[in-house]
Amino acid sequence: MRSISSPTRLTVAVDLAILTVIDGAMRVLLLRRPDDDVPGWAMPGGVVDAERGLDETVQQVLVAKTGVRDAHFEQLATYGAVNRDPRGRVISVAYLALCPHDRLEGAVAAGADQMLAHLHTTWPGEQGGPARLTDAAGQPLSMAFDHADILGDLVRRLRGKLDYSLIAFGLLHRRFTLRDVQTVHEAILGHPLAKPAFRRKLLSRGLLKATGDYAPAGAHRPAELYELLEEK
Amino acid sequence: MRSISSPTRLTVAVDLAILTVIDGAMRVLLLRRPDDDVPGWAMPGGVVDAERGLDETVQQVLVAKTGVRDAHFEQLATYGAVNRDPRGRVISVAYLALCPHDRLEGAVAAGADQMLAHLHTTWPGEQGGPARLTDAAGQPLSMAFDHADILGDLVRRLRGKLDYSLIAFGLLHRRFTLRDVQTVHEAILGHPLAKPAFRRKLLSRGLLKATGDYAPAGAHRPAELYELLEEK
DNA sequence: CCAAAAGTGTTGCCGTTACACCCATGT
DNA sequence: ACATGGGTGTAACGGCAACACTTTTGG
Repeated sequence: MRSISSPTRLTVAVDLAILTVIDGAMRVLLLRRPDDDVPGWAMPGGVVDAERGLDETVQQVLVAKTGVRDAHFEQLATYGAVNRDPRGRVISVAYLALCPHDRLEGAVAAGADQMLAHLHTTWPGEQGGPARLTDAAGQPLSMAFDHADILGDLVRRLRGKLDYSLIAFGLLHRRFTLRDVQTVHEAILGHPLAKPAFRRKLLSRGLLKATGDYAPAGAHRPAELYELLEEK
Repeated sequence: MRSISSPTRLTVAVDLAILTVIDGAMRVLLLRRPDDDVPGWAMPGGVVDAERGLDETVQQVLVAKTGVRDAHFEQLATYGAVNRDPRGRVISVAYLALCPHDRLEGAVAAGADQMLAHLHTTWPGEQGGPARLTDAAGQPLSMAFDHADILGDLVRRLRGKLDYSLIAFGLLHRRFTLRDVQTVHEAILGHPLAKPAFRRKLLSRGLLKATGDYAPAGAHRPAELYELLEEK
């Protein structure tokens, strides 16, 4: 029964997987806890207080940790195992937040206490298992709590939603080339895609609008810039 | 920040959408609160205490409300709007539990305080909006909290996972006919499916094993019984 | 003229759909 | 015999993958 008279009360936190794609690889913002109370790297998070909704708390953490205001985010799942936090019982609602890489690189500096870690997945498709995190040099990072498992779930969710939702576009700017979209898809799926097929499937979804402008290119033909056409 | 020293603590509950399919229609177990503190019908739920994990709490509620021990369940999403419960702040982790209809009909009796309500969805596919709940006579039920919204999300999730997961089989017995599976799919999707196509797609997934036994039938050819072949 | 990446056309395969048909059973 | 629902065959359609090809730029 849900008796409010003498309820058990628990600490509820949100944990954010702030994700981006840099040079065709997934990256996620990790922090090392300032007062080394729990060893290892962890996703940024914050406790949910009585006056704030979940989304509001997420927004607040996002701005505090990255300065980014308008990132797209969505809920992933909630983790409530009794011993997931060695310091005490914490129910954690995990969120995914997406951001183009330069927005993040401007706001967070890699250092001893924070970094944009590389997020690898050994398994293909939507199989199980935790994610593997490494630093810029490719050295494995030891993760606090169950955060490696959460990040594994995250990648599976991303892969599943990739081609029927708009998540991929959360990792891009307002205007982008078709190649940019393909790079993001390949980074998330972990394998290369055929260019003509990808192109046609993407355009056939009827989501994009050609702008007529072209991205400045190097020694090759410039690519046309597209936008999401927003239908309300 | 996640300070454990003086944390805000909140009431955390699990709410269960205990779902079944009866006569080709989705049904969900709803309760009317005994001490009419909140008007309307609600999903069964329970407060999460300090010693129990989320899944454990779900299992406990499930057995308490239905007597069913081995139902398949999975997490849906977490709802934490500040005013979703008029009595105070409650974070609610919604779960989906699946059960063959006769297991439920045996354990719960329709009455003034509990019923297997009809779950309708006006919208097709995976569009938005709350679910519509009615009683056996087709009269709309007024729902407590945000439970109509949660049940809307539930149906969308079910529809999305229907043909790449095993959820449909949670609504069936160990042995079933192909027609049974089709009925479940049609109930969830809300529209009829072509028999030959459904049959072939289902068998081509390579999940089923023909038993060689046949279901007792009426005035027509008996249908073969199939089982899930469990691959570990 | 060459390299590099954008972008298109063509072909063949394969899964799905629609429709017609056969099979087994009770009345 | 026939009504009823289980189960199968077949041909047309449409989407997708592979591959070869053309286009546009900088050097």
